[in-house]
Amino acid sequence: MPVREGLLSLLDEGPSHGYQLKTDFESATGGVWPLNVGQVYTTLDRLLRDGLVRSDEAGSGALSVGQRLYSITPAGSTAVGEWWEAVLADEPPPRDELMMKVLLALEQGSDQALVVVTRQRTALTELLLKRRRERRTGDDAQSLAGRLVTDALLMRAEADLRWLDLCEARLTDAE
Amino acid sequence: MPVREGLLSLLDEGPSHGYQLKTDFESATGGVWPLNVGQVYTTLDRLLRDGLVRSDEAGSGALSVGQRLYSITPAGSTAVGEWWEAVLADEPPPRDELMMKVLLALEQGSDQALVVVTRQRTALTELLLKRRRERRTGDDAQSLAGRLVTDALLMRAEADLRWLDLCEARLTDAE
DNA sequence: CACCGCATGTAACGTGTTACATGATTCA
DNA sequence: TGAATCATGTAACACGTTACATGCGGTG
Repeated sequence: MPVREGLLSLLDEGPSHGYQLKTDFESATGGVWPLNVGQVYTTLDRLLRDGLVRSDEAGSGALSVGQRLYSITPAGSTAVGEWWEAVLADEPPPRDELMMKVLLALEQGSDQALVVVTRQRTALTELLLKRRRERRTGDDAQSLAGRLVTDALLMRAEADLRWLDLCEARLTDAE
Repeated sequence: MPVREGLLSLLDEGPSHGYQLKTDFESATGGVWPLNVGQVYTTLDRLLRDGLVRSDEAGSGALSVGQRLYSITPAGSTAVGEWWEAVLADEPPPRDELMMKVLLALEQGSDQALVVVTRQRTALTELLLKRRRERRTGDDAQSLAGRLVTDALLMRAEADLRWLDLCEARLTDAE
């Protein structure tokens, strides 16, 4: 879902063409989420199909041959507006791989769960250190977006780590 | 990805049939992730196709007519083992909708970003309170899995909230 | 009997993802 | 000239998701 809405929101700032959208998307997300160009075009096709985007043929103006300019339609603008306003659904919480792994391991016995928890925690601890280093070093050079992304990943990693600790406590209690 | 691996890991405990797998999957995850039965069968088909699972026709034994028994193959067991050992990839971090929304809003101006951040935080705060209540009330009745899920969702929500606070601070600083 | 839970599956669709093919422009 | 980047697109596939159709069995 995010790619679709992402492109739409970028087009809401003004018309653009496919390749530019790829670049914009990546820079907007601080470069952490590379986006295959092909996907931009397939997604644009779907947006065209749904009437949220309009495509102007090249020809007059500053466009080179073979260039297409995509613009958002009123329906598209509405959709973006609704997306901004929508709050994230809590009801079926997003399926998370870490959670699933631990829960399914638990299904096979608390010893297996403990093994998995321990292994994941080791990896996560390293990752956390790495990210903290990254934050300290590259702070000034990064864009605001880049800094926010770093923060988010850090918060997430810390939360996961805290959860794994809790898991271990509960698992050892249960034994 | 999780559904596939989930069913496979359940089958690693012993043969089962489709409907049972649905039930097991849901109980293993504390009931927060409902799973459409149809998806179990489509996923099982894909596992069959990949040779990770074998399907025994009904007939002899305790099976009623129309029942199929699915068992894991050696290749399947290997795959599950590798899944347990694998640590989560950090390199392209999972695309997160909350993050994307804020980052794309930022692309449209820090005022728009602030609006989005505020709205999401309001909703998240309510959600957090709701989850804390849930945890306090239903603690004894819940299974270990259920408790772990509650914990995880709570840690996540807290992390997101912390991040939103950070966002607001950075955004107001930047103005 | 009618309904509900168990049980199996198919068809269709949506998004994300990759690999591949093609050509224009720019610059060393 | 040759390589890199800009630019467009197609084909194929993976997974998740839903809606739908079918039938058996037990219980009120």
